[in-house]
Amino acid sequence: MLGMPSKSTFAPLTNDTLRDRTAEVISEAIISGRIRPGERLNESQLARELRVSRAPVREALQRLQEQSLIVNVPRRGMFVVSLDDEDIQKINSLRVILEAEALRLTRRHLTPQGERRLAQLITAIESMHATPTSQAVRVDLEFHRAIWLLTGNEYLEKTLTSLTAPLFAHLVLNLLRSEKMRLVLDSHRPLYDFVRGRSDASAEDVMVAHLRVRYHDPVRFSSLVAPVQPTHADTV
Amino acid sequence: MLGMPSKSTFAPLTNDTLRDRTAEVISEAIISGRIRPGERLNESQLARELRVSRAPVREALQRLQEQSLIVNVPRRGMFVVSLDDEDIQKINSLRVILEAEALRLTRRHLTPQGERRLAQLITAIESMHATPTSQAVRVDLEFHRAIWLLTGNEYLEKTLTSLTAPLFAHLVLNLLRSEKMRLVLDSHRPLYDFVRGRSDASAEDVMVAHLRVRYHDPVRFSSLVAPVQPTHADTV
DNA sequence: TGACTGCCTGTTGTCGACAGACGACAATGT
DNA sequence: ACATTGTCGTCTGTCGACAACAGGCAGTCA
Repeated sequence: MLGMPSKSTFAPLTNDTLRDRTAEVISEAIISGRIRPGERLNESQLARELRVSRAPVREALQRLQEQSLIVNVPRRGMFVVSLDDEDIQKINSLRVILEAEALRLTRRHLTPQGERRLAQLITAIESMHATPTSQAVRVDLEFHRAIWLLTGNEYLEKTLTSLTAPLFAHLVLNLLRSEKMRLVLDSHRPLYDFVRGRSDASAEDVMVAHLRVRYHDPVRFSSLVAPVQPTHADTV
Repeated sequence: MLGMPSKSTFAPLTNDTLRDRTAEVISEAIISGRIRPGERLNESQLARELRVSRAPVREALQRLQEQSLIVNVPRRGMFVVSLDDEDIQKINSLRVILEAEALRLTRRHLTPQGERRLAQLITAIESMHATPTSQAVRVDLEFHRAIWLLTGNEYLEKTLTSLTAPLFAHLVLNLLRSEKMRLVLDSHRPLYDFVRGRSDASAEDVMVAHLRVRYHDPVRFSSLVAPVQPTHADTV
C-alpha cells in the first residue's frame, strides 16, 4: 500500500468516449428544450456541430432512443419524442408509484450528508427568481435525482431517470409563465419535509400533490383512482 | 380509401434494420442463457457470426446496455451483466410494485380477448413437463409480458421489460432442478386468477407470493417491509 | 386539370479501414 | 527470484465512403 498514490493524487483524466459525451450533450439539449419535440435529428448535421463523425452520434442516438427521449422511424430518421396529454398521464401514474417508493426509502435511511445535500438544493430552488425556465427545470430535476440517488437502489434511480426524462423535456416548454413556475418550485418543500420525517401524509399523497401543481390529473391512468368505466364496448 | 390494399393483402415485408434484428438476437441469446453472465462480447466475432459488419452490432449493443443486459467498460468491451443477490433483491423490490400496478390495471379493463390470451398461456405453462429450462423461462416471460401489454400503458410495459430482462437471464441459469421449475411454473395461476377478479388478496401480496417461489426475499429492499435498522454508522 | 410515373437530391444504413488503448508476456536489471 | 519496463497482438473507438431508400418535383398522359 505504501508509495501507491492513494486516491485523488490525480484527477481521473476523463475516460469517457466520444459517444458518451455525445449522448450527454444531445440529451441535455433535448431536456433543456433547445431541440423541440417532433424535431428531426439530422445525423450529419449533429456530427458537424459536435466535430465528430456520424458513428458516435448514431451510437449515442441508440441510447437516447432506449431512454424514450427520441423515437426512430426506420430509414426516415430520429425524432425528438413528442408527448400528448395521455402519454404524460400514463408516465405520471407510474412516476407517482416509483417516486413514492423513493421517498420512503430515502426517509428510511437518510444520512446527515444526504439531508445537507437536499437542504442545499431546496435553498437553491426557493431562492430562484426570474430565472430562465430551462435553469429552473434543471434544478428541479437535480433535486429529484438527489432523492433517487439517496434511496441506495441504483435500479430505481435508473428507472426513474429514463421514465421521467421526456417529462422534463416537455416541462421546460410548457412552464413559461413565471407565476406558475413559482408554484412548481415551491412544491418541492413537502418532499423535503417528508424525507426528514416531518410529514404524516402518505408518500403517495405527497407525490400526487407535488405533481398536481404541474399536471392536471397525474393519476388518471393509475390504479390509485377508481376506474372510470369498464368498457369492453369494442370487444363485444 | 377505395382501391388501397387494406391491411394484410401482403405481408408487410420486414422494415427492420440489421441493428434491430441484431439487438433482438443478442438479447434473446442472453436471456436464454446461451451467453453467460460476465462473459465478454467480442464485436468482431458477433459480426462474423451474424454476417454483418461491426456497425449494426455496436449500435445494438448500445441499446442492450441501456436495457441493463450488458455493461460497458470503456476500451475494454461489453460484458453480459452479472447480478448478485443484492441486485436481484433491489430489482425485485421494484418489480413487485410495478407488477402489482400492472395486475390492477389489467384486471380493471380485461377484455375477452385478453382473457383468452392469458388462458392460452396458462394452459401452455401448466402442460409443460420436462421441457428445457430456457423454453420454460421464455413462456414465463411471455405470460408476464402479456399482462403488461394488457394494461394499456405502454410505458409500464417498457419499464418492466427493461427492468426485468436481466432477471430472466439470471433465472434460466439458476432454475435447473426441475422440481423447483414445476413450482415456478405453477405459481402463475394466482396471477391469472387475480386479473379475472377471482382473488381477494391485494395485488402486492399476489406478486410477492409469486416471486417468493423463485427468490428468497423479494421485498427486502422494499419499503413494504419494516426497516432493519436505521444505520448511519458510517456517517457519524 | 388531375393523377400517375420517373428522376433527383438528401439522408440513413452499412461497410471496411485505421489509429490508439489495453492486457499478456518477454526482456532486463537488481 | 522478483519487480519493472518494453514489446506485441488483439480489440475497441472512430472515421470516411458507398449503397439503398424516402420524399419532392417535374414531366407525361389521359
